[in-house]
Amino acid sequence: MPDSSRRNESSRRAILTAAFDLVGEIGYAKLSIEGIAARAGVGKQTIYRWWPSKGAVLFDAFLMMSEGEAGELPDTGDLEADLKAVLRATIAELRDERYDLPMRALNSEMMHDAELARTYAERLDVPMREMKKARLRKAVEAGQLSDVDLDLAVDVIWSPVTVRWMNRSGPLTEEFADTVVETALAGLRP
Amino acid sequence: MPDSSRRNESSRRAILTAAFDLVGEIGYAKLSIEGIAARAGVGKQTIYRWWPSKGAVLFDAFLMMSEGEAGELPDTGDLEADLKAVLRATIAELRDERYDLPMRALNSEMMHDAELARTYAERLDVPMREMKKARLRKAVEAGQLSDVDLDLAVDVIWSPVTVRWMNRSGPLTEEFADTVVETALAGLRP
Amino acid sequence: MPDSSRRNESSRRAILTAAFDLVGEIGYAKLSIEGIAARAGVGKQTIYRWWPSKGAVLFDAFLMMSEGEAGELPDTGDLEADLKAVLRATIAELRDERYDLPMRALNSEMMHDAELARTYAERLDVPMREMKKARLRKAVEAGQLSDVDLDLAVDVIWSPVTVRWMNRSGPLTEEFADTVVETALAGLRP
Amino acid sequence: MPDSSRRNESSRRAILTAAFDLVGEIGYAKLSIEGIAARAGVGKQTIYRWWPSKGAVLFDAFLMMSEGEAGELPDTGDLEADLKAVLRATIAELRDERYDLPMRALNSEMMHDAELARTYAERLDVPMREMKKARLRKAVEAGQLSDVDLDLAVDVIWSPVTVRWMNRSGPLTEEFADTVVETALAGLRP
DNA sequence: CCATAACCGAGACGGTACGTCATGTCTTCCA
DNA sequence: TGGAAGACATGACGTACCGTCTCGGTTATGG
Repeated sequence: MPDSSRRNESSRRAILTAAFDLVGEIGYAKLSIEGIAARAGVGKQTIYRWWPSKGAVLFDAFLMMSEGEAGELPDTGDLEADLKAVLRATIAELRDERYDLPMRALNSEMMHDAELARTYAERLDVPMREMKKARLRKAVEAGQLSDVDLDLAVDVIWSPVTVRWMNRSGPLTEEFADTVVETALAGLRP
Repeated sequence: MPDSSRRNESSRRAILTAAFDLVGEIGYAKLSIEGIAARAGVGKQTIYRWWPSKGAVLFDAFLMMSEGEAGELPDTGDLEADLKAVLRATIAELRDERYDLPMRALNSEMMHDAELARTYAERLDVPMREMKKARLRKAVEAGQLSDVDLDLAVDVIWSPVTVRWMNRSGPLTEEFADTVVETALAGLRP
Repeated sequence: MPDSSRRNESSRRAILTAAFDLVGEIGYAKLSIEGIAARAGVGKQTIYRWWPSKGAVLFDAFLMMSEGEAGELPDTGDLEADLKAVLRATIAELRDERYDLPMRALNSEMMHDAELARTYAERLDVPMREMKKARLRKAVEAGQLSDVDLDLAVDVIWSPVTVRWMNRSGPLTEEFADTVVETALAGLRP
Repeated sequence: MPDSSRRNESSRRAILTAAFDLVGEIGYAKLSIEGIAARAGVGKQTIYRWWPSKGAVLFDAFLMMSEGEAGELPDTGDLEADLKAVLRATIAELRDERYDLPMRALNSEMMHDAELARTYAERLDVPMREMKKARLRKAVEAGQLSDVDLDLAVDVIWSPVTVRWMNRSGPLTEEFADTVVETALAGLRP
């Protein structure tokens, strides 16, 4: 097993940057370890030494890119407005090619790689979800939300956007974001 | 371009069956055109002649397998109970390895292949969605549902399960199905 | 197993020519299958499909180059003069870089590859040896040579040159050729 | 350049022993510097510091193994018998796998590495050849041998065995040794 | 009698080549 | 002519070594 204290940090960064950029440029299907190594000016073995799979490289690339990204969700006191703002921002990001392609690549890979999915959940999904739950918890305390399971609440609010993005099953508009929030909060019953 | 009237139907079926079975056995990553051809006892060219991509083969395999599957959703008059039954059935299917792996393969492929996603939407998603909307429309007519956009309603009810399946972000239990239906119908507000 | 009736003859020739030329240019140590394939404008698999080893390619390259080369050794009636002429010609060839390097490569490979050595013996050495023996046989019939085992006679006459070439254990001059022939014929005893 | 006074003798011996043993076990083709270093429990750099090439290591391994081996060839007064005994011993050694493989490796390497061949000639071949010439010289003095160039005599006597070993062009039997000696001494002419 | 310079083990690094596998195209031969 | 068979050029796979390099640690003088 490799001795990580001897690891060359600049190679690591070059690999992750190359991977992220290449996925955006040529797409996941054409992404190859050889391509990443060549672009990063690195031997293939240096990739194989430190990552078990292409997906793992991509995941670390994501981690690096989103490093120190978020802190917490906005809280203006108006829950509905805050959620709409966040969902609109998410949609804007998903419509940006620079994020869309790499995210599709990562999600696609997670689809068959359970281990990668687990790591993703732990390192990226859980922190994000905690932020979301924190905002909802404040709403519960303020009496603006019923005392449901917060994980479920997060699922109900964010899933429709995720699915529409993944499957391209409809247009990803800001109106969609707004209506989803309204419906999730109010429910479908009259 | 090939003349489909001369097409050998038994080769077509052998290819689709082989593709579906192989995805279940060895997973999508290791699935190859050569493997499908060998398993189907068919020349590679016969695959390349009739399908533009591996994803397209997989998709047709799906179509064949789900041929004449559904008609309509149950309607006992109790909307909540009916939706719970349907979602529980969906979950049961998603937990069955024989469906899980091929579905993951197809969804993963759709993630980067917009054309495939379009075809999927048209041939599989829209019909399914129409069934769901038909059931909801009856509920609206019965005054059990407010007069929201039915596509949105379908999204809100079915997306949480889809996302949890795709990302393995939590356990896919029947309780989850039930709670999602209850919450979607009632809303999050107190 | 490959079907040799479908074999592409022009690829075969390109590979053998490339192998022979490359060995002369860059030497055996730096000769690689990839290099041969690239130079020949051929896929690596096409080499691996038809030859079991680098040595086998080299050997076939030799066969092609020396195709239809010899018929028989000169016979002027003067055995000693004829043998000297043949050995001098051999030495001239061995001093020519274009033959020296590839021959060294082949001989070196034969050194550890018994199978290759067997093939070489059968296809190149035996025919050559038969030519030599034919000339010696005529000398025996003419009473110019004692009735020894002809294989042994060939060994005694040709080996000293071979060893000196292989091991560079001394200068490969025409004088050497002459003296070897004289000594072999006359013997070492006074 | 390295200071040989500080050289670690035990590492040197471990490397040479490992090299010699490995060549016997896995053959020259699969012999690697990494393998030698690992087997010897030594860093790769320690090999690169002291030897310019794999062949040089192998050569030193030979030197170490054959250290203090010979003194002189037997002299019973009967030249023919003595030469037969020596050649039979040589053949026995060449048929011993423990010597055959490493020797083939070394000879093969010398074939393309002129520098190595020069060193070999100087350090191993010349001493051996001197021993042989010394014995022949005594025979000349005793009037048992004509006054030919002794190097030539050595070539004529020993080369046939060497070539037959290298090229596997025939069986390496004791009869062969005997007949070669008889023929070389007596000559081919009736 | 320590300081300092070397050797040493270990092993990461940028590379090259390996031998295998799959791609998508093309050709041959059969029904 | 559609289809089974499979050779072909291409290119990525993951592995093995190459020869260089840097890292601590350990001798082993020489000031």
